[in-house]
Amino acid sequence: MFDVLLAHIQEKVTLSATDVAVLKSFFIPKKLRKRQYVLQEGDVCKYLLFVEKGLLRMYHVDEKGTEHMIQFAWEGWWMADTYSFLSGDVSEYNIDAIEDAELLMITLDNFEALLLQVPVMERYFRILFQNNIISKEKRLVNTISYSAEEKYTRLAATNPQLLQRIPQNLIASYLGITPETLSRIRKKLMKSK
Amino acid sequence: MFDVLLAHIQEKVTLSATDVAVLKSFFIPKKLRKRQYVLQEGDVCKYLLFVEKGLLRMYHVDEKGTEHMIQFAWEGWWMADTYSFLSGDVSEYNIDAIEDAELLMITLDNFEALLLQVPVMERYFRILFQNNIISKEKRLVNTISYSAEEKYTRLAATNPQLLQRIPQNLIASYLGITPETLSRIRKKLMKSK
DNA sequence: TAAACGGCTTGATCTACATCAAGTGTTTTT
DNA sequence: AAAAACACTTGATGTAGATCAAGCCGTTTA
Repeated sequence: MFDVLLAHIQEKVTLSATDVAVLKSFFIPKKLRKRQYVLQEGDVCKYLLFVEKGLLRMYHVDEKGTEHMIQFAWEGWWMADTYSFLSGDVSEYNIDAIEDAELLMITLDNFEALLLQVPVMERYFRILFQNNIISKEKRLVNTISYSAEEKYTRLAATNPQLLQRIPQNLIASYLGITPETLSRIRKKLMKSK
Repeated sequence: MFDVLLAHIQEKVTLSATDVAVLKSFFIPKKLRKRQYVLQEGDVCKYLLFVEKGLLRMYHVDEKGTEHMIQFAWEGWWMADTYSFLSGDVSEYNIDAIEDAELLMITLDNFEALLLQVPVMERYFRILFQNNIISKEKRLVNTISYSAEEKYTRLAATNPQLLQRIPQNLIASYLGITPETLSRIRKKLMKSK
């Protein structure tokens, strides 16, 4: 159950046997069916989630009812509405499962206790958050600097796994374009090679 | 020279007198004229910057030569191309001064040394990066979920200081729209109230 | 095993915003 | 103090991508 999480942490910092025991004690395991929510708009994001297995998405729904994908997370990824989780304010986002999933969840209180009791976790999360900032910055630059077709080809070049595992309509939403436009772009790219 | 930085850190964590001395020893002060570069596309981002005074911008230039604002930073803000700074790869971004500025700069080696010698700084940067993630997430959601006019009114509501201090054409670029469109939006909003 | 639904495609039409261009006031440079 | 460069505006025109609509599988669901 903790295999993926412990491997992920030990790539970045060293944990003692007691660290591992303490760490395990703070997490709640949870299984999810496809389409099941972990967080719904209007609720507070009570947990920081780690995906041991499966695939989640976080998305925002605008006034017209259109979904906008914020992030995907599969094995080895963390997910939460960071703002809601840390502030305790209600979330404007939704998180649900695209594939059946197994999660490890930690509350804010336990997260803070973990950082105090296992100080190397400060370093682990600092590094994790650094990497998160880098990928968010890249995503933003792609979103504001390129055309629909360029955005797609750049995603295909840098994140091919995403295209294999995630339905096209969700990819379209992630890129900020309609499924129709993505379909046409792909058709055009198929022809040209 | 260190007033703003120390105040900023001590809002989040407690520093001893020796911590403060060590910390100061790791930073290089630098003064910048308006329009002066701190980072140019093609160079490595050698420093993590803290703005003691003045105003900087980080931006990306696409193939057509159009600038896309990634971030602004004034008194009390950190700035760097996080990816280039941490990886040592060349940067695709530019950082320069919109107003004359006074900076405190730290190299990656010194940044890492600082984290080891003053361990509470791990916590400080973890918190800082958390907040950075939150604001980047909000920015992304605004960028992909709303029309040009909505993006502008939302920015005006949440970051009015930005509109007062930063030229309109840079605001337009930050919102991912043209200066002409922003000008028309503002005209329309003026009328309607 | 029939029916309902979800994901993808293709075509016709529409529109928000970009682009191009020209003019005005203001700041910077020489 | 003149000239050049910059920031902003306004108008005319163009277009990438959205929207609307219909049809085609493949897969859940009853």
